[in-house]
Amino acid sequence: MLRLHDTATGSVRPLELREPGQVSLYVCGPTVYGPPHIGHGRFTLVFDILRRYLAFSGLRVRHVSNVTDVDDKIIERAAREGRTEAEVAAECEAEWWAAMDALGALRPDDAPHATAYVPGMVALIADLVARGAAYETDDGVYMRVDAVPDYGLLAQQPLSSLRAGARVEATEGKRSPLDFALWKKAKPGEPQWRSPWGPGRPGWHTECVVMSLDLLGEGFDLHGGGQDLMFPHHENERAQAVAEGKDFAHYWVHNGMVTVGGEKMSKSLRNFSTIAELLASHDSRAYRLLVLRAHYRRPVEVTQETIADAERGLARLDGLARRLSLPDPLAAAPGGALVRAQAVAAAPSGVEEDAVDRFCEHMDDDLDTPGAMAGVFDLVSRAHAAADEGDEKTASRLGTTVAVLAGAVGLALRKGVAEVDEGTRRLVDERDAARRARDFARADAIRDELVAAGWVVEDGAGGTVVHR
RNA sequence: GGCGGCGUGGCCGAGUGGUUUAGGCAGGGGCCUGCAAAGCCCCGUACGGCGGUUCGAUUCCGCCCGCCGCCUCCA
Repeated sequence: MLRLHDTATGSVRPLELREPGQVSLYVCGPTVYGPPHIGHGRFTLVFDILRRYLAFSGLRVRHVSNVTDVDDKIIERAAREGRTEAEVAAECEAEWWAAMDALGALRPDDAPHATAYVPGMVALIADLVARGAAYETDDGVYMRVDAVPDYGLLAQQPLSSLRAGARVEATEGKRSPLDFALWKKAKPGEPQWRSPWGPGRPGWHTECVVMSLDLLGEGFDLHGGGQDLMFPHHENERAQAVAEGKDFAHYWVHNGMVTVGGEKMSKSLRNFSTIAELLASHDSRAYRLLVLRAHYRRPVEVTQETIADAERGLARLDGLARRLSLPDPLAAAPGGALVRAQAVAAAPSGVEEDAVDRFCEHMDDDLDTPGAMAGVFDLVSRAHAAADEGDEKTASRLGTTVAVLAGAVGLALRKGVAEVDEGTRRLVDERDAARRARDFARADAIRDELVAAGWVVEDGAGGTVVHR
């Protein structure tokens, strides 16, 4: 049974589902106004890993993640570039999915757009006004934060303390600095929808309430996002639901930030901050492994060094797959996610069930992926050792277990021997011939040539193997 | 100022009231190899500081120091 940290209670507790066997997961998605950065990549990977592990455990998962396509930043960029908001949003959204696909993240089952939910948001806001939990001002409609008795639950501090720390003054008409905009009245040229308060657009915090309840229903299981969304975004979502008397998310899951040089990554930093930049020079699986090697609630340091370290780990995994010609369970998995029972049944060599159990014990403990992966790397050593001793059966079983467990968290192993071109093939054959003839000068010259062309040259019992 | 989190061997990163104290990377030694590469074997007694509880604390409590995050848009 999975135990997860829940921000609302500040504790790790067993995951009790609304419906047995079925998990409903809502993850706050991107505001589409710019290229996705590695912080977006991390939260996507964290929740992809969570989702895959839930599926691996035999649960059915319904994963919803929104796209915020109306927002101040989109409006600003559209104005700056002389384009429409819809153009900017569409372009950035395409970029978003391309990056997430490249990271190997499964697409959500639903990806609702804020602009498609405006009437529902207007209805919610009108109801909040009718209940006295929201009020109209000159520039919009605001939520009364003190209408929610336990406001501050996710921020883990009481309203009075939040109010004391507020860094923003109350604007004209706002009754408390913490009151937040549900509806923004349109300024000339801005995108707008009709409402009882005149033309305007919804505030950011309302869409997730309406969309999550519409698609997943009351009392859905998990609501996730980055730790920087805990307050005020998630707090404010919850405030609206509570004021409406709705049963909202049962667990709040928040991932830690990406840091560079010990500080939260920001767009002003140079270090390959976008996913496209990262993937231009690194295997996307290395980033997944890097994310896996940190606990999801802790910060993860992303630098050339930590990425390179992850790449070396990946090479170790791939090296085993190459040596043992391991199957790729992910390629065969329906829907792209592995299910334990199926993966085990599909393995001709069998799997080391004890190792799978240990892996699951770590994962069940609030997604202890570093601990789980340590076990996987231990299996790699054991598989090699068995192969060294000529115990092919054991090597194969252990290796298959590695492939299954890596696959469980979305990591596909690559054998990397597939596309060796004709010319390279000929050089390799020539080198084998030279070695047989003990013409080592010739053999070494060919090896230098191959290495210069970017190949890794390994002489095995069956002759030379090259890979990249 | 308020709230939250963190500080483990060169680096990343689990874990535990005491005995044999994960795993990876890097490093050293050995085996294998024509030489390499890959792989295997061996090697590191670490837990921010000061007190306290205890027969015994890295692990529990308190204080202190340091770092980070949130309190504004942010994954």
